[in-house]
Amino acid sequence: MNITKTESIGRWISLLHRYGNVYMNEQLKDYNLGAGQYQFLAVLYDNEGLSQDELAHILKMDKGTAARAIAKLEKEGYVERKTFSVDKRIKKLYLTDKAHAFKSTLTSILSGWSNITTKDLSADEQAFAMKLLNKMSLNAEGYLNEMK
Amino acid sequence: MNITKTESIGRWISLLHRYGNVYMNEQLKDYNLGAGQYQFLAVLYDNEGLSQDELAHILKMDKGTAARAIAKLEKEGYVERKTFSVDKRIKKLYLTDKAHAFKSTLTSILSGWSNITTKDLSADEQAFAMKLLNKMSLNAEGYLNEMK
DNA sequence: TATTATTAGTTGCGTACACAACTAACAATA
DNA sequence: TATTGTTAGTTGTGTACGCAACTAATAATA
Repeated sequence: MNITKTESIGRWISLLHRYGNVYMNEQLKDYNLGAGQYQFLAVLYDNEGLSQDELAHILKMDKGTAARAIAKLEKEGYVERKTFSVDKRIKKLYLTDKAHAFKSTLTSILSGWSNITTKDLSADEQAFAMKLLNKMSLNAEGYLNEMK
Repeated sequence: MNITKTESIGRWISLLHRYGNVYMNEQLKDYNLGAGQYQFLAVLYDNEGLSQDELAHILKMDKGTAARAIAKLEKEGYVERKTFSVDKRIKKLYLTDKAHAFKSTLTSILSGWSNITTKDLSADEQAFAMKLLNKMSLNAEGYLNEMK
């Protein structure tokens, strides 16, 4: 029995993730950002005012990872953390002008990678790939959430 | 324009990779292995006698990463490195009895994750997902190789 | 209202990786 | 054959994570 067969999906996921990070690091270098930050920024573009915990939850990332990613985004001037008197634990996240100005750049970078990886897929295949990956993610989430 | 749309494939890839690692770490814990080693072992099951460089090349991993992963596999008694007099730089990799005995376990662990993530996909959908991910990986590879 | 959870965020630690600089061994060319 | 590449493997460094322990702040309950 050939073990590689069973492993192949995982292998491709791993490769796409690692190569995607290499690409993003390269593309984001000039903006003082890395592969570890852009996802948080991307979510904020569509949902300004989220807390760190909400952000981490949306991305299914550890809150420690979120804390450090956002600290970096703040340090580089992309986000601001604001505490309101309602609940002083919560730090709501807001985008700076620099971040707003950067949005179209990030969008092109992201669609650049998307175009590279799906370049020979038809529109139907792309849509189907998205559907399948979405399902697989939900299955993975569901399984690990049950574990806790 | 919604940036999340452009980013969604990458986000799912990232999630599947991270959650896959969590799963593998959990499953491999009792065998003193982690998510960083099993891929190398899996390739060796089908190709005993490869060099580190060949292994790294097959997995599209950095040779430094390969060196450390294999060092760990050796330390835990899964592989042996043998140098032959033909070319003293090359260390050919061989599986130990412990590794052979572990093969079926690793196979179940891997198919376990595969079953979890694709649990509600039909056989056709699974085959199609594999085809698409394979294509995307090749595209990613092709792009990054051109860059050098 | 005093005590006992729960929650948001921070930080230390360990692992997985890429990149780059290095060494030793081998190959190619002058 | 002396010199000048390559190549296989190692190791240092930095980043991206998850996990767990911790601190405030808030909520729930006795």
